Amino acid sequence: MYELLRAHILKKIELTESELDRMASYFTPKRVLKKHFLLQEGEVGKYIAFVDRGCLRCYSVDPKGEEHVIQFAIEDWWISDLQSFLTGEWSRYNIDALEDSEVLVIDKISRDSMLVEIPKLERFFRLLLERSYIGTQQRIECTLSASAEDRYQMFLKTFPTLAQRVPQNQIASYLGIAPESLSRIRKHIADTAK
Amino acid sequence: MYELLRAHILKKIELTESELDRMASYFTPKRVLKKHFLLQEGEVGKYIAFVDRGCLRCYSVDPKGEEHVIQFAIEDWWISDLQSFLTGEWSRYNIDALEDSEVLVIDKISRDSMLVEIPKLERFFRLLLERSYIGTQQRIECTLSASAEDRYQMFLKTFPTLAQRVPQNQIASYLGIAPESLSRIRKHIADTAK
DNA sequence: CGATTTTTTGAATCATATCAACGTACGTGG
DNA sequence: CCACGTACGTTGATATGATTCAAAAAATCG
Repeated sequence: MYELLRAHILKKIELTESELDRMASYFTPKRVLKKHFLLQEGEVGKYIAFVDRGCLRCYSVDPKGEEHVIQFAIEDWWISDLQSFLTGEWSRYNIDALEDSEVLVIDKISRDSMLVEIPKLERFFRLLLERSYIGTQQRIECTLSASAEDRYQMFLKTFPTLAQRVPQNQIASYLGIAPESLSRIRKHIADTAK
Repeated sequence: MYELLRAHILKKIELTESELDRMASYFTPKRVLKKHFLLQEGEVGKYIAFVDRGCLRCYSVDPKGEEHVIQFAIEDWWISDLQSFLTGEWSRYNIDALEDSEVLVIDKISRDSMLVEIPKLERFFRLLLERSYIGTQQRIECTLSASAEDRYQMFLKTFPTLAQRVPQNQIASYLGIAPESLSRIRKHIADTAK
């Protein structure tokens, strides 16, 4: 089950077979069933997780009890509360599975050791973070400049797979739209396309 | 004028004097006067810039001609269109100076060489990006869960310096609020505090 | 100073949220 | 495999936070 991770890393950097093996040895497989948690608010985010199979989400709960989806992750993506992971602070986020999932997790101590043993991976994580940062910045630009309908259209274009796998109310939450509004938006799109 | 950059890097990683010198040699000082551009939409983002003095902003212009501030940068911060810089695509952003500024820029070829010559800097950029990524993710959470007034309050708390240096309409743009609305919000805060 | 930019204020409007009700789909245990 | 319960999606009526437009006041700049 390390195949996907190996391929994922080779997409960004070059590693020998033995380096790949040593890298993989730092990760632990973990099964997260639907509705089960990988992280709950108030805990410390012990792991960074690579999704081998399934779909997870990271979300916060505001004072009114409303959930807000910070991030989705499907196969070949990473998910974590990076802040809590790095600082050791309590997490304000929850991470749970939207589908039965299998992830590969690595804790902080292991990751630090791994980076010391295989310094080429510094480069890997740098490249990964560059992409992630660009992604979040585009999401910000999108919320600053586009209407709810336009944001939904962009979401469909950017994440066609997710749009089909994830419940509509979760997408609404991710986009910062009330689920009722997203329903109306979809109706409007369908009518317009007619 | 490389002092700030040297200290900035030493905050995250350890480097010898000679490594610091070689690092610095890859950067070029550049003066950007107020209202002058470091990058304009349609160009390729040639540089990553470290702000030594002054204040700059990165913004997009939407079809209606409205500006949306993606990022501010003051002393000890970095600013760039990372996407354009990394991919060589045309930029959709503009970067200009809100104050007379001095920055240290590095282009892609130089950065790549620098990272090969001083691999420890891989770690530096990884750490830098981790922080940046956390920052943008918090901004997203904020726009998903908080009202315009709450977002402004959080901005004041998070960036007290910026709040004083940057015109109000720029802060409004950064927060995704109309400048008139921010004016009313401020009035409301002042009234409430009375 | 005069000129331009920024901020404020008011009134009307709009996009989206909220509340409530109903329909539908799903999956879980009997 | 059906039936029931819970979660999800839709729809309508109403409410509201924030925008828009217009104009005046205040601040900043050359």
